Amino acid sequence: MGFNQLDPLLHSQLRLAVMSLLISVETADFVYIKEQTESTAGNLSVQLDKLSTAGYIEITKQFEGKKPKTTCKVTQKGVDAFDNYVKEIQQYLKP
Amino acid sequence: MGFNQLDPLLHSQLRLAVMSLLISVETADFVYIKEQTESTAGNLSVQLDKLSTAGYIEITKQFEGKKPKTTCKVTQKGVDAFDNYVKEIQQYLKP
DNA sequence: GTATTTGGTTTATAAAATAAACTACTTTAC
DNA sequence: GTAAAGTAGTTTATTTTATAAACCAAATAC
Repeated sequence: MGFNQLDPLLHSQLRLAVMSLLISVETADFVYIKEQTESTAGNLSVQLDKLSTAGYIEITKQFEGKKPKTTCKVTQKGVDAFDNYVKEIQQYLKP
Repeated sequence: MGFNQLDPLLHSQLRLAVMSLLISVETADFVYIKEQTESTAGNLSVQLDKLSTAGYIEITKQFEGKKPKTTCKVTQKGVDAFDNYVKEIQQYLKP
């Protein structure tokens, strides 16, 4: 047994939800992620930044007509980290 | 879909490890838990207190000969909370 | 005796998460 | 046209958590 270290970047409710969502939909914009995760804009902005800094997601900012549009996409590194996190936490869940 | 709230008391690496361990072994003392979870005594002391305050575990302090011995045992409430946590987080893991 | 180890607790510090406030526009209502 | 409200976020401040460091009391080793 022995509990291995859970990736602290993923062991956060909102960031995990974002990753889970992005893995299932490939790309999603800020507003959609905010709705699906029921988060506040401020919190989401901060957490997306962290995921982006870690290289787990890629953020693109463009203008859709006259409105800004922030689109997020999970990277291969993000997918790998997520897969690994799932394996790690499974150890905790079924002892 | 929709991500439901993860019990914040369990969504903590050390507290989750403690609960996972206690569920598998029924009762365990401080030193054993500390070894198995590879935690520091200070951190463990604090987290056991939180689990106890929440009613997820029961802590008994006796003397074993001349040394103090802190024994922990999971409660039914703790088992239920853990089961619920597992269900909740599974939603995040397989999207 | 004093130095170290055991079994912890308490307090202080660092890191996270969350909330509140703010920016920079755009749209709608008057 | 301009004031009010809405959209799409970011930045800063506050609260909560986690972790580390310091401490305490008793026992054992030297």
